[in-house]
Amino acid sequence: MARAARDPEERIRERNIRLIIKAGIEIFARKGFDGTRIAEIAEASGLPKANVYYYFSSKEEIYTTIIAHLLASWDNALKYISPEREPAEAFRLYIKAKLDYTRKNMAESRLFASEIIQGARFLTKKDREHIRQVTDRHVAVIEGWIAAGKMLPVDPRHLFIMLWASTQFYSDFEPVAIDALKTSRLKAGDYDKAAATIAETILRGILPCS
Amino acid sequence: MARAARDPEERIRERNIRLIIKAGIEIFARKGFDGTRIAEIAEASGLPKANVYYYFSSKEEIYTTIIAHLLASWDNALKYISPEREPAEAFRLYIKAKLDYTRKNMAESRLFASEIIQGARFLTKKDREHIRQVTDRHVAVIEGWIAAGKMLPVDPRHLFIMLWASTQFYSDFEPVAIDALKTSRLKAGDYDKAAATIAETILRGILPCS
DNA sequence: TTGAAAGTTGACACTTTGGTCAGCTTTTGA
DNA sequence: TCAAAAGCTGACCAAAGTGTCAACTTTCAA
Repeated sequence: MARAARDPEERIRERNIRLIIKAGIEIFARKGFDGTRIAEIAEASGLPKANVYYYFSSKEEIYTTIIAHLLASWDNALKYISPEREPAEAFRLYIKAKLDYTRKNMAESRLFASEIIQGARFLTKKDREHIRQVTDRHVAVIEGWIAAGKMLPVDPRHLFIMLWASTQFYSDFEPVAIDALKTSRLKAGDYDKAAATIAETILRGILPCS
Repeated sequence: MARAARDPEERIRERNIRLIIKAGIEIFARKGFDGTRIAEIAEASGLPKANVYYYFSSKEEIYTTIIAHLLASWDNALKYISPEREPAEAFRLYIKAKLDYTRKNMAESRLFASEIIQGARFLTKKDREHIRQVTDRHVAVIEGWIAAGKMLPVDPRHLFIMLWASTQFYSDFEPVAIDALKTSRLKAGDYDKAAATIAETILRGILPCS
């Protein structure tokens, strides 16, 4: 056989799947599920189309594999919202981490946005349940801060939406952000300025007057 | 002839174009440009496909017609950001109007979001220039307020992005909003609560301590 | 009433698409 | 060395896609 099933490397398979996924992320992000042709994914990953079908049995399988990967690495920025921290520091870190992540993973971010705008057709019940649970957990932290008088009584769920939306915008809607900021492309400084403005404004908006 | 060229009604033509546009908005919003098939638009508008081609010469022409319509009715909510008003009232009205508009025109809103996420391929230079000019005009108003000491010195462009992003989110990313708010569908009350939370938080974030 | 413009449409041509397959080459454990 | 598993791929297909067209019906000003 080409290699034992227990072969720890699995190099060819791994490499090709990685190439397909990588190309898929870019193209699904730009074209959405229905607009993406696997011939294009094949070309972008440097593999013949039939070879793509050797690893994935359908377009949907490529797509859902990507979505699953995505969700797994999704909650990372939220780790900063933890009860041991002070709210000011927690939100500052969260905003920075979220902007950083979307900036460095623009295609993933857009792919996810695209999937949601198109009706979240491929998000499973389990995926959505996961989103709910993660939100709940962090809502509880914020409610704790409010109860402790460390924060004004702001609705935590709407607050999360404001944070999510504001940070997401720069990557997902980059062309509009570029026009609104009157620049030609978003530079690191623009993201820093965004983080600063969002953090300052929101923090003044939710912290007790000091 | 069917009717004089000067006929003030033009009913058939008008009606059919309206039907096609209406169906197009829904379907382009759900599927994006590449994912939309004109056969589906035809079916949704109750016309045979060939009849759709009688009014529009291509898929692209339908799409760009819709985008043009959209942009025309876009700046409406921004009218509240005007120098005669006090910032608090202006932002409150803007947030309410924007949430209202996106709620009542979800498909348009999503179609536009979809177009941007997919790289703004069909926004003309003129369209984008328009976005810049509208932003500039309102940035100037905010700078006036800041100079007059009516507002803290917040970067107006990033502030607009926060407002745009936060209000847009509820319609464009409705499935996620539903999960985050732990509900089954967004009701009028949810939009009211959203408007209140956004307005309170942002206003506390940008107004001088009183 | 009439004739020409406007509107309608089934059927068609041509292209692209997702997906299959038979047979090829490469890899590797024994 | 060698056989079998893994990997590869050109060629193909049925279905679906965009766009066209010739012939039909409807409308209405004169």
